[in-house]
Amino acid sequence: MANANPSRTQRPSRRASSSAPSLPVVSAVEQVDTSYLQTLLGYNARRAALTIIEGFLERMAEFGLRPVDFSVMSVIQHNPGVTSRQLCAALNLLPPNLVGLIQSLETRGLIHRLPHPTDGRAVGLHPTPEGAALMQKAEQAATDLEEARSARLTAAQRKTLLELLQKIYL
Amino acid sequence: MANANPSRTQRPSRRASSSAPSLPVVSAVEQVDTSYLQTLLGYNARRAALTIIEGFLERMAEFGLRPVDFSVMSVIQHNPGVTSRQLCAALNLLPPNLVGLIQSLETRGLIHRLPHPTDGRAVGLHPTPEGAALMQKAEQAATDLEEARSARLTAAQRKTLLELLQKIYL
DNA sequence: TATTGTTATACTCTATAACTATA
DNA sequence: TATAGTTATAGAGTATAACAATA
Repeated sequence: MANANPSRTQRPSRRASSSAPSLPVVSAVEQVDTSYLQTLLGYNARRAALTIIEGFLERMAEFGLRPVDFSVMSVIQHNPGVTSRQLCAALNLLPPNLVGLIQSLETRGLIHRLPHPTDGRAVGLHPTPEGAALMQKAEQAATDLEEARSARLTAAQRKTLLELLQKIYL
Repeated sequence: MANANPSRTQRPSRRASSSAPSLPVVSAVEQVDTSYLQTLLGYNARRAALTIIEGFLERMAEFGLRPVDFSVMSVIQHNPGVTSRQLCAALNLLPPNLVGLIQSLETRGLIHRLPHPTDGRAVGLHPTPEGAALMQKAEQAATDLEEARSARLTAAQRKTLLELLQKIYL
């Protein structure tokens, strides 16, 4: 695939005495062509993810939850007693980056940490009533946001998109 | 959607004399349930993007190009004379973050900066022969990587995925 | 010996405000 | 007055190495 954007703005640049007029050294671009990048899954997935997350950030500010906070709280909500290690494996996070996040959630009273029933090294993470109530609202808001975000997709297209994305990372 | 993961490891915890045995306070999670998160476009798009980019980083290390470097060079390659401002708009980057990147590409001899033909404030970015040659190889490698990455997708599914992602961010 | 959770730390990425030169 | 490019800087996100406690 060669340069697919031949439309340039060119100054008249009347050169003096040239039977075969040489091309101008400099040229300007009228419309930027990104058609090559648009053939790449990585580029499109990244752009789409960032666009969605942008709206997510605004909507979730009310709950004080950034994307990773949200996903961590959601997993704890649906898996009370889950350990940090399990969270890392499920969400592809690194343990050191989870420590401060967990502490913050505990300080806010959204979760509490209880000893693991069988493994003395591990700690089970449980939602507090406040945390559970917050997540019920937050997940509803996230689901509402999904519908707004995918307004340009049919329900079937949205389902297809989810399935195809999961084929990539699962 | 309530808790869809009832499978817990529970210690027998034989309580003393209780006709209605109370549930254990602590419980462990056997398998982490992420089914709610998997209904969200943002979560899936982000996970997929990060998975793809992980492979991209490894493959492109040979060319010394990170994802943003690659996309910037690709746009310059296909749009010689493009300005920083146009790059920012096309790739959703912020001007201050592009400055160091452009300088680095110029220092490496991959691009050169020429005065804009009509706007004295702007600078046109052009690939050097070395930059153009590098990008020809890098884009071929990226395209090869795409095929490997989407091995679990049919050609039609891959096309569908690209189109649906573009409906999200374009 | 391997694993869970933690600390310290470094590096990258992204975002904001303010300045200059030109349109 | 508005725009292109730049500088300085702050903040968030992500990465590795090493340690204590427990399996």
